[in-house]
Amino acid sequence: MTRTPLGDVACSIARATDLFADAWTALIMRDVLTGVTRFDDLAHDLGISRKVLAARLARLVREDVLVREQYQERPPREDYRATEKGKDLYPVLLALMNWGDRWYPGTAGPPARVQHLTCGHDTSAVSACARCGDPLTVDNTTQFPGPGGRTGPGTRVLGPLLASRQPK
Amino acid sequence: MTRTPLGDVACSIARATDLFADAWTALIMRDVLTGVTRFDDLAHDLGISRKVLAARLARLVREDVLVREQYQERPPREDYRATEKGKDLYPVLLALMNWGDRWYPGTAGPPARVQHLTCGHDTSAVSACARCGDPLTVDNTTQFPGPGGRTGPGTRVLGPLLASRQPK
DNA sequence: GATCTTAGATTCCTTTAGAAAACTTAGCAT
DNA sequence: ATGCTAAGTTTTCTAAAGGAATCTAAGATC
Repeated sequence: MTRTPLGDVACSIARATDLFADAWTALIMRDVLTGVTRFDDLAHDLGISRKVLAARLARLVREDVLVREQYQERPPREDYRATEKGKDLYPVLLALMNWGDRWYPGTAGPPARVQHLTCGHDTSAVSACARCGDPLTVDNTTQFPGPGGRTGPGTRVLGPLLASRQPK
Repeated sequence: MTRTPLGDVACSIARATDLFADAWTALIMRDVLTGVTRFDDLAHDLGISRKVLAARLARLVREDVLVREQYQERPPREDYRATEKGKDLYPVLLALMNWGDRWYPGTAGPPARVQHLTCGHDTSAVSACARCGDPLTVDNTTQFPGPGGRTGPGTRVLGPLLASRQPK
C-alpha cells in the first residue's frame, strides 16, 4: 500500500496515528488494558487473524507499548502487558469511546460502563484544561506552532495550524 | 484488503475507530478544525493523493462529520466544515496529540501549542472524570459491560471487559 | 507414545489502498 | 479565444494488508 510514512513529520497527531491508526491496534489496546492479555484470547475475542495479531503485537512490543511477560513457569507461557507508554494511551481510548457512545448509540445504551474507583461513580471522560480544569473544545482553544514546529531542514511540515482563512 | 467490518460491533471504540482509524482521517480532521478547509489546501498540506482525499472527504460527509459549504458565490466554491459531530472529535485529537508529545518528543519540543481562550494559558488536555474532575487512568478505573453490551441476537461481542484474569 | 494446550510462523491467495499524473468541468479574467 | 483557478475524476501500476488454513515447538497430561 506504500503508506506515506508519517512518523517523522512535525506533528504529534501524525506521530501518534502512525502507530495507532489501523483497524486493530486500538481494539488490542482496549483488550490488553481491560485484562485480555493472551494471544489466543485476543485472537478469539477480536476475530482477528492470527497472522495479523502476531504482527500487531510484535510492533507494539517493538514500540515499547506492550511487553511480553511470563505469567506461569511450567509450562512457560507469556502474555502481553501494557507498559507505561501503553497505559498512557487510555485517554485516547476513553475519548474514542465517548465519541462512539455519543454518536453511534446502540439500541440499548452504551456497551460499556467506566467506573472511577477514586470517587466511586460511573463516569465518562471529559477533555479538561490542565491549567484551569474547564473543558477544552474547538471553539475555546487556538492552536499555534510550538517550538518543535516547522523547524529544521528536512523536517516536513504538516498543517499550518492557522487561524480561519478568509475568503478572498 | 477486506477489512473486517467493525461498525456493527458492540463496542463504541470499534464503532469510532471504524471511521477514524486510517492514516489520513485524523490528520484531515486536525486540518479542518484548525482552519484548513479547502480541497487543494488539504491536498498540498497533507501530501495526500487527490483521489484518496476525495474519498475520505466523501466518507466524512456521508457520516455527517463534515459538511460541504459554499464559501464564495462567484465563482461558486465550496469547502469542508466540521459539524458538531466533527467538532466532537477534538478531544480524540487532543488525546492523540498529548500522547505523541509525551512519547515521541521532537528535538525542539512539541510541534504545536494549544491555548485555552477561556483561561488564557497554553495548556494540554487531561482526561478527567465527568463526576469529580480528577484524572482518569487505567489504574483508577474499572470497566463493566453496560446496558448495550453483549445483548441482542446477532450482535457480535467484542471484549469480555473482564477484570484481570488470574493465572491458573 | 499419543494427544492437548498455547503461542506463534508459514504459505497461498485475493483485494484494495494508495501514489502519480493526466484529464475534466465551470466560471471568471484578459 | 485563451488561460487560470478550484475542485475534483480517471487511469495505471504496485505493494501490501488481510483472511484462511496448515504447520511447528515445548511442555503437560493421560
